[in-house]
Amino acid sequence: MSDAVRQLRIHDIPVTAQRLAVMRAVSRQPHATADAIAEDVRGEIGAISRQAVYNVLGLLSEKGLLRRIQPAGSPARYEDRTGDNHHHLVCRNCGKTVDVDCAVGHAPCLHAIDDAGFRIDEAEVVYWGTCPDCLKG
Amino acid sequence: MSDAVRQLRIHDIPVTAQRLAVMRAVSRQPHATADAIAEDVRGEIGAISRQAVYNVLGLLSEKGLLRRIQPAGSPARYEDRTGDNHHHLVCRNCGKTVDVDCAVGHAPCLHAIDDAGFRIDEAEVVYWGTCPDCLKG
DNA sequence: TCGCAAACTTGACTCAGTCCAGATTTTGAC
DNA sequence: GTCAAAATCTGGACTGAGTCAAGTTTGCGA
Repeated sequence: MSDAVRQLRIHDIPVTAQRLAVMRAVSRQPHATADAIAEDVRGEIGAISRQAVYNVLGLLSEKGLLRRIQPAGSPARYEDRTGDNHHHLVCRNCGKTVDVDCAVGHAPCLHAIDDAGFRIDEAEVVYWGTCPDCLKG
Repeated sequence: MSDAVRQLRIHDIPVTAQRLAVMRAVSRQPHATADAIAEDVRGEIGAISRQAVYNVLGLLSEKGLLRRIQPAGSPARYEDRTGDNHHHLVCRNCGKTVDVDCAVGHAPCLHAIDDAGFRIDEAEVVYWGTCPDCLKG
């Protein structure tokens, strides 16, 4: 890695070749699983261990650079579209996941009427159904 | 099992002692995991295999008698409150799950503005946060 | 009461993810 | 430039939730 890159920091974390590659992989294929991301990264930089992928994904998610979504019955998926209030449509059949903007304009679902004493920091909305391809087949 | 019970059918499925016990266990402790339910059932009828618990939970969920919720990073949980449009508050720390009524009155979140060609059959809303107990500790 | 199908058990297996110990790389101080 | 400490990475063992498959038991209908 060049010195210029080595010094670079984003959100207070040093940028490494692996981290860059993971970020790029997630951009390239949003909603990919950790495994798929690892494969993609290997295509770009040659090799990376499974553990390193999990480390990087965990770190970047924690720092808010990535968002982890984890639909029922499917491994965790990652996307780089963070900060907005979009939701997801998931196909029960093939697991395909697509973004969908918030149903009620801006952040309506983000506030429960009764928080039961919880400190809420995120609302997650998942629409379950069957994708066009699976409807055809 | 008595003959009277043996003949009984609910939602077109024959009622067995195990199925009854599983239903009762889910009522007793909503949002319990399959493991917790198995333990509860064992307390009631003596023994049940893990597989039977999964079979029954799967069957009852499929028939709409139970609802399966599967928050990220936690095993699947089951509840017998079906048919309404309530959501869930989940503690990131201890996994505690509580019901919360729909934020926008009646079924607002149930319709995405753009369904991307999907046939949507369910909307799932999960509020993530920290429960009162974990806030204290 | 016989046979068949549904229900159940058992045990092996898969898959996603975590833990851990050791190796390597990077950073910062001298 | 060199060295030690910290951060990062690797590979392998392990865990937990869930599924699969094959065999056994149960009980209903003919």
